[in-house]
Amino acid sequence: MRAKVKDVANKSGVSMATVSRVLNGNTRVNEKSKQRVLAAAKELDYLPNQAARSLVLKKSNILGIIVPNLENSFNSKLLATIEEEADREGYKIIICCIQENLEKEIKYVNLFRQMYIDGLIILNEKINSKSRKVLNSCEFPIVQASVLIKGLKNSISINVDNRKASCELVNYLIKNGHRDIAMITGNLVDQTSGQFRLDGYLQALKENDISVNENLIKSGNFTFDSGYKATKDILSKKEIPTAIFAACDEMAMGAASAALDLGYNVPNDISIVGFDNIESSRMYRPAITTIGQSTKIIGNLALMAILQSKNNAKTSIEFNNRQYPIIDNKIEIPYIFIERNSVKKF
Amino acid sequence: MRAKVKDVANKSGVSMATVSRVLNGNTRVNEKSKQRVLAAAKELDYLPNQAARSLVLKKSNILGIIVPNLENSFNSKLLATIEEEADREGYKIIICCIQENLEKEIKYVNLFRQMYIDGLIILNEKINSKSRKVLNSCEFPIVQASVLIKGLKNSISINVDNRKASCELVNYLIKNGHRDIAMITGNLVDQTSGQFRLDGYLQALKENDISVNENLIKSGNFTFDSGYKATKDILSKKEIPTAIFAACDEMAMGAASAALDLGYNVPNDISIVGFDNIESSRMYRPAITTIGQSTKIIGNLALMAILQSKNNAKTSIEFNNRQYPIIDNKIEIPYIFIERNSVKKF
DNA sequence: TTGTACGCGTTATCAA
DNA sequence: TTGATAACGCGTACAA
Repeated sequence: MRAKVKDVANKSGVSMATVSRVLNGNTRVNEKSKQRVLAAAKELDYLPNQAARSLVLKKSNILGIIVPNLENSFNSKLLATIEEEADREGYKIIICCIQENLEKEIKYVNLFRQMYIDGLIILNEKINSKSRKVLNSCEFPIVQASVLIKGLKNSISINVDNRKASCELVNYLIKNGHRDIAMITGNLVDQTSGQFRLDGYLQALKENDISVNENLIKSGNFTFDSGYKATKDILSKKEIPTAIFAACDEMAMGAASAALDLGYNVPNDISIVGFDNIESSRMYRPAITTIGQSTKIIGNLALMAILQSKNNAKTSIEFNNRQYPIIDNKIEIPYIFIERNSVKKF
Repeated sequence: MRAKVKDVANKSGVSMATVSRVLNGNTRVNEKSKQRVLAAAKELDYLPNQAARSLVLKKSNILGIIVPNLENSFNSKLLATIEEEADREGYKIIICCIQENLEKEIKYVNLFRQMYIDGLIILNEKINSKSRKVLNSCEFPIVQASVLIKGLKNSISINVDNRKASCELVNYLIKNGHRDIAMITGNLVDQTSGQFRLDGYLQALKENDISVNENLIKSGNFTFDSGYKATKDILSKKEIPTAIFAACDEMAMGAASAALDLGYNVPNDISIVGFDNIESSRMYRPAITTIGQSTKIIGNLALMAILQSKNNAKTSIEFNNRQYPIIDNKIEIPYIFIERNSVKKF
């Protein structure tokens, strides 16, 4: 049986109230009793009961995280960063993976609501009316990390400008002499990584008077596998593009592998660019040209946003001596273009 | 303010006890009151308070998971499977990623202890005296999924025979004419994926009267990056091996990329084998020959082990009409050898 | 079949 | 500076 406050009180010869005061250190207490309590607590291996604690405090020092899946290594990296930041601020994080299943999201968000978590960070972009309702009835602040869900209450979104970044990437291809450029999009119900990246692609074509060829646009689901399949599809048609823009690095590597299997050289026959700058995009051969977003910044801002959400009416958040304004419940963060070896220059 | 049992009771005109009875459905209650309670609960969007609930029940229907990092995709796959199995059994899972940091493990295990979780699944193999003490003082059952920590109380371990599997893999290389075989080990403090796989390698050499060349044994940390570096190291020496056995697929792919960068053809100049059969080992070029372990079986047995741990003295666990005996607190599961295109046959 | 009242372990209030 | 005690929200003996 685990020791309770009462046991510590008995052992140290003071009241439960004093024990609580010592352990939570808010008010002043006699140094002697303090030492006795501390000693007793240690000896009894006392551990506060989280359930009882949050029942009265309505606070848990726990942050909940909803992640759509664990296959995507950008998400993994982001989770790691968030954990670090949270740890530094004295918060623990709990990760719930919903396997792209909104029913599970609802289940876990309700679990979080029952647990008195202090904030929620969501990396999942899909939503339906039911999950929206549950999210909107949360009593804690919600941060959308690298995703955008419109019309969510009590919530802000942190993102790079995915349209602009994608446009820049495709413009880079065009500048290097490519005109027949295919795209493997993500799931278009995902705004930022799906629709916006497609938007950027279309805009770049438009800016350069290149007409859109629907046959060159395929959709995947952000996995290596889907990039592979989409590329086999693209390369089995008559019109072979000279370049492929995949909406994430996993799909870009899948695309490259498919091209290789079909006997194409990358980048000499087919150039490929990705998005996210995941670890292995650097290590793949050829190394993938891509867009990087700083998980450090996202993670830190996400945490700051939650911590500062009590003092509402915040109009900006500071990180590393830089101010990030909050406009329309959104924070825009910078991205970087990373040139590597997966694009041929004509 | 969220609705409480009392609110539901008031609205439906019965007592709190009756509401509780309806919502937990253990004892019989008048059908009419039942309907009224259900309607009221729904209308008020009633959600039980987890903290209060587990405070009295000393049970949460939550399973805790400790994972060393989220970079390794075998772990990701395993997590996904565990989630599925848990969901089917009515359990929610909470994942805590400790970033290879035992202090964090202690912190999270203590959090779990405070939360009345019903069981813990650990995917982390490292341990020290402090974390061992905390794990040993847990009041819930612990399952070691695909890891082995010796002398842990109240705990069983589920594993393939890593020694045997590694030995088989290296024997396959030898049978195909390789004799100068390098190995990139994992971190050797990890028993199963570190030491045991090295043991298997050494045993295979011994069985075939091949003397051990220490220069051909490098250690990595299960990442693509470390496999890459180790291989550059190996291939910069005088004695170039014809094959490399990497202790996991990530490192195998890192090894292959390094070899390619140095101008070697894989598998014609250098053959490479991995371990774990992660998704991308199939999609990499060349596709990696490897050992597969079924996350399905591991996840399911882990769950069964926790659920059945109350009725102790269990000597075996059933899954898919097959009995898995528990011997010395260990369950051995089968592995499969997966031949692909990363090995040259002389 | 139903309701009253107590206990779960903790913190906060109020007197002392 | 301390101690008794009332919450927090729920489940369940026990009594009715």
